[in-house]
Amino acid sequence: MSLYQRIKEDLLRGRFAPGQVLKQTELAELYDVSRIPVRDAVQQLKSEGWLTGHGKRGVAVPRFDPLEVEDLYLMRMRLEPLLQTLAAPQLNAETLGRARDILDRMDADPTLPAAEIGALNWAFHACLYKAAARPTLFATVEQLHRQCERYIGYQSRSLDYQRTSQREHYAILDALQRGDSETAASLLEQHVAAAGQQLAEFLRARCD
Amino acid sequence: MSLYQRIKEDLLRGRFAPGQVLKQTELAELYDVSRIPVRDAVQQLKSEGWLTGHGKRGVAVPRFDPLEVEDLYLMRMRLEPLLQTLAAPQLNAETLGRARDILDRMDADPTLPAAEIGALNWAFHACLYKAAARPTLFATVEQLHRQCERYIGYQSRSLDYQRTSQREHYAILDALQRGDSETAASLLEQHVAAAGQQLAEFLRARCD
DNA sequence: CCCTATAAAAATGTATACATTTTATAAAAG
DNA sequence: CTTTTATAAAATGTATACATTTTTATAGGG
Repeated sequence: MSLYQRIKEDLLRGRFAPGQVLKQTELAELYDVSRIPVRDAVQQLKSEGWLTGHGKRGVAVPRFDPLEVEDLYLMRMRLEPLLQTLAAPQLNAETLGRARDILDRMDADPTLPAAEIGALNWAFHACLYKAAARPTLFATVEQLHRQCERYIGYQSRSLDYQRTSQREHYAILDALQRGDSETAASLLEQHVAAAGQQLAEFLRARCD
Repeated sequence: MSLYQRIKEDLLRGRFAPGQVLKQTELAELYDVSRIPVRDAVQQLKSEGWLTGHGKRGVAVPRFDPLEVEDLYLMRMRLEPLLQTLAAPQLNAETLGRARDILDRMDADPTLPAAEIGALNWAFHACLYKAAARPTLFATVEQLHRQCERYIGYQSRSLDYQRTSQREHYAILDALQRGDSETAASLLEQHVAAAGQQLAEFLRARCD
């Protein structure tokens, strides 16, 4: 497992307090490597929002920022329906089948850990998005999703919301299957919006 | 000047052929530094689209890809009007004045080099966007703009298009000044679309 | 008592050296 | 002659050592 992944895991699990300043030396000692790989990992983490520059020296663990979440979901609301619409004409039975399999897998086991749910959730959408064959647009959407991961983290979604979310997933898939990409796009926009609101609520309750 | 900037400059000026594979060792020798700073610069350049991974080893100078341009401008068309709309209520006379100054400066000297024109063009929009005080959204828009830079490069805009572009800039600014942010957003969307089409045309003429 | 300037300490940036991994080359077997 | 495998070469990853920059602590002057 790469150092990048190890640090990200620890950030996700809240091993480092928000606001905490991390020095290259500390991290190198902590993970028992030299500062060179630390530099690489830190730079990548910075570019993905897991760490933020802290003046001229060092990096800091970013605090949870409701405004950042709002921005991320506003952008996803505009870009994801676009990407899905571009993908719609390219969807074939095989791709649609794989997407449905993912949804079924999420429903199959109600004890799935939050991290797994999150991974499957993205796998479903990504499966559809990839069909568009638009690497640049996909890369940006994926990056936005990664930035959201920091907030979603180990949030245990309520079973209630999970049911709603799955209903929306199936509705989107059904619309795509019958070739109604406009409806699918509009459903997706609402779906992203709802996810954003759900997350904002969770953050308010947690950070108040 | 940082190594990152130096390499970017050389990529912009076409010193490296598209498709060419660059080795850390080569770059280190070429710029007369060790491989450590090369690694840092290359990683950053990769994250901004100036270089692309080349399998497991080395990085390559990306070829010009019309589809990438289309994606970038599609995204900008959706995100920039959003950001400008969020900024609109926060705009004061001082900010609007600075924006107008930038436009006037672009008009003042018709012999301005292409790079300067591009910088002022972004300065105008960024000046308005910053007023929104939405760092995350701004950062993404800025990154998209940076990715476009590779294509805009040293494209010498036709004076004809430059005049059209300036007319659109003033129209946007006027709409904002009279508080009509909806019109301003719609003008901006068209403005970005026009810039994208202009660039696509330029690439068609240059590449095939 | 506060401010400034200077020196010490700490953190980051970079070079060199070494280790590991990948790719290319060449030899041998089919 | 082609394919496979073993060896060599090359490129990247990482550790250590050194240089530079920034921060902090301290002493002196106002």
